[in-house]
Amino acid sequence: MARYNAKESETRWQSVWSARETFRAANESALPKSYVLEMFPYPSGRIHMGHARNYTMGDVIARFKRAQGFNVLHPMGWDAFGLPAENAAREKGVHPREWTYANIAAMREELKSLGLAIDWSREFATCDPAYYARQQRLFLDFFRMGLVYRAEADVNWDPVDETVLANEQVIEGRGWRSGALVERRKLSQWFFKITSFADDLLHGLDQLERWPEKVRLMQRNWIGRSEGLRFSFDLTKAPVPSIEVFSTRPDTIFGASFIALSPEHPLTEQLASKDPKLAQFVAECRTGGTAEETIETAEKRGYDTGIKARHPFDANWDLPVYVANFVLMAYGTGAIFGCPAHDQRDLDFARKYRLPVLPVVIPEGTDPKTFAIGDEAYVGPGRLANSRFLDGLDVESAKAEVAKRLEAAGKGQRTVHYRLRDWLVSRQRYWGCPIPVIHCASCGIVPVAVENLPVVLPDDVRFDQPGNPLALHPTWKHTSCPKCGGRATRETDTFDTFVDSSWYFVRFTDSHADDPVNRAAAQYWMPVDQYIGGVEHAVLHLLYARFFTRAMAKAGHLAVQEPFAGLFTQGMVCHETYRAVDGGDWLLPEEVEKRDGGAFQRGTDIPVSVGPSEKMSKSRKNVIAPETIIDAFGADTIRWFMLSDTPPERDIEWTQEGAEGCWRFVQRIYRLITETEDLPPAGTKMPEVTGVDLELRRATHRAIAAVTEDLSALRFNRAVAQIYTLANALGAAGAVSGAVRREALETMVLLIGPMMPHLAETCWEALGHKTLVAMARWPHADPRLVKSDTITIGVQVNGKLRGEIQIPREAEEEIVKSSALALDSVQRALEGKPPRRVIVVPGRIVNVVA
RNA sequence: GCCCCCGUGGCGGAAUCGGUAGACGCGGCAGACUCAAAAUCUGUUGCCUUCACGGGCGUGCUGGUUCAAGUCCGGCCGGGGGCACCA
Repeated sequence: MARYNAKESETRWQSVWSARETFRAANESALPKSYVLEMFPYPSGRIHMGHARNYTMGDVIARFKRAQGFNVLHPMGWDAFGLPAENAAREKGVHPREWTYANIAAMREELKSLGLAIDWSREFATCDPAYYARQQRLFLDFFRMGLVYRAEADVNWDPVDETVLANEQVIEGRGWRSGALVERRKLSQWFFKITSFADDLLHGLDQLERWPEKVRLMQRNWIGRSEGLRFSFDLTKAPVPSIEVFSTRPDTIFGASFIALSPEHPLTEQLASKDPKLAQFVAECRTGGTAEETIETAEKRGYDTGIKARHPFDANWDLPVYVANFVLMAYGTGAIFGCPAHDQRDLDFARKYRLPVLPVVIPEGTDPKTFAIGDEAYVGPGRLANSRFLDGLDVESAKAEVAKRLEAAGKGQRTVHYRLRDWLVSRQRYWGCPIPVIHCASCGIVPVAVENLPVVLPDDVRFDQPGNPLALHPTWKHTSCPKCGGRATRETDTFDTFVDSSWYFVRFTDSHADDPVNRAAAQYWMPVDQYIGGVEHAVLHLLYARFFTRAMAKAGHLAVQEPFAGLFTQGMVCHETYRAVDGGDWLLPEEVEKRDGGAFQRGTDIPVSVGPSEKMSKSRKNVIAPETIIDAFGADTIRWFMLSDTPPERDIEWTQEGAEGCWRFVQRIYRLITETEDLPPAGTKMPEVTGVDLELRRATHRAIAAVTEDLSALRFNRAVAQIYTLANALGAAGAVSGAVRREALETMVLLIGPMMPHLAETCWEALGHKTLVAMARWPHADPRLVKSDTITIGVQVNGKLRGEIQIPREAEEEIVKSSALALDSVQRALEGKPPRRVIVVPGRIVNVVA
């Protein structure tokens, strides 16, 4: 019996697709378009199982869409700037450029061996000068539009990677790449004004119906819109006349018992310059920084400045002004009024410094006289009390009343605040896109002239000393000012690599265009119809890309506001972990052998302790290289595994047994096709059929309908199950006519086409076709064959299943009722009593109520 | 602490609208083929009970709505994720 030779078949079809440019996408077509994209990879050198899963899913969609008659764009490129290249340069002495392009070459071959339906003619790497030159052009546009600025700010400094980070890149106080505790530093840095789109980015989420709700929620929380009132307190014994605060609870103004300033507040700094004790307090607050332990202990501390603030509604009511460690300069105005009864932090603070705690919002149905605050602030709804003109109002009305009065008095203004901060984009690293500006002593910051772009990275840099290699380069930064012609220096910071990935999907629409964007091509392809990637980018890449798209639209490059109409976030690939003994060294899966219900080190009797399934990682050694699976079983097996069993959004566990099962199915399909004798030639007309023929035809068309529906909804695991069901039906079918068997087999091949494309081509050829499955149209389900004429429905007595009946699909209710009641099991359950009621749900169930 | 999601056989999971729970796969068991093994094929596989027919139980726990609940509602328990002094 001939076995399917995956290796030979896969190499062969890959070269056929390549030679015929099967997957090359045209930028104009009479067909409807579909842009399918997976998040492009960082060229680490090797593809891992996560890549295999991600790109398989995208490939299935791309091939499915193509079969359904869409003009499909499915490109690939490389997110190629970034620190690993510099680290490799330091460790191995290889230039980041060489290292990166060698990795790209290796990974390209591995990706190609997966048989992806990609238009490789559009490939580029973000470190290609041709790409980053256009990015610099976009920067100049943004600069002109006022979307870029340079400012001194408290920023996150990663001491290991020796660069600053954006807020989104600090996870639990640590750098997203290095894992190092982030320090706060005051530095002059470049920012993109993402906050000017805050409201738009927030509201745009409502329209993204094909995004996971989870991601939209994470972005909503990250943008963090809150409505409140900004108003001022007059000060006495102070160097400034008043202090402005922001509050979302102005209704609690009569419960105020103190004012608190951030340690970084300008007034604090002014006071500290004359008050050494305060200066020391501020210094103590600063040392804590964002370090983990400080946040966890989170003790509220304050310093009484001696200044008094006058209550805005009572000239005789003075509040103490503190500097407090829990007030953030970066949010609101950097100053608050504290209302201990209705804010937990304020309450902790007030208890410590023995400040009054006066409840002013009383829960409905509670007596204001007996309502007291213990250790917990009351933050729920209720009616105002102890609040003069606000007494009796609900919280919302009271907020409005306070706002109205303070606005009328010219002391306050309703405002909206966002948690979102501007995107810090400068990095003190070499291997990134140079920021195209020049610093001139007399003209200040001057953008590089368009005709002088690109600002190209120098090749001759040294990595044998700490710091930014660009800044340390002896000559590169020296240039002349475009404005005055005098001596000037180049900016030595480069862009955050998230800038590179914020518009690559637009560049794919015409990756050879002279302008950053070929408007016509972008107009045709954008937005991406289906984007696929990891959920870890929910508030990083996916937020930045939404901002960039808006900024590019504003600059006239694009007509769309949202880059990704559909988003899918796939789960991770996991594997069991192995250790030599409990707590011992980690072992690679290939070092472990399973037999007799136990696990042992390969070739020995030394037992291995098996740990839980975790995300594949080098540190746990629980990795399987896709390459080894492709070598052993072929790409179709790994693809089939990635689509089977586990829903795509969940984590999938890689198992050897599962992979072998997939391989067996590949062989089974091949046998089903090649061991069938006496098939009529392709294109034979289907006769009218009955009996077993009709049953197989029904199974075939039910499979078409089900797989079509499941693939459309990205339910790959269910589509896989439907194909198994069809294979089972084919295997079980007895003496069916040749035409019927051919239809079933051809359908099977077309249905697996997007998932196991090489096997499909081989089978298609074996069935006598001269065409490619990759070019074939998706099969059409005949609705008359999808639904059968007779159906089986359950019969319940008092909600308990007692039997089932077979009835014509369109049977009259009375007939259904009587055949249900005629069942022995029903009569037994009724114990001779007449039924009180019989509920017939057509096509579903009969329930007899006794 | 706040917000969100998820709990179904030995395992991954299916059940789209409240209507026959466990499709499909993995694993297990039994058999066929074989000198034997691999491969392949067939049957079987939620739990308890029964010689059998059958009966009982069953979707984390608990209460409710309904003719009918894995699905809807309330309370709890467990797991995962996001944010974390955001005023």
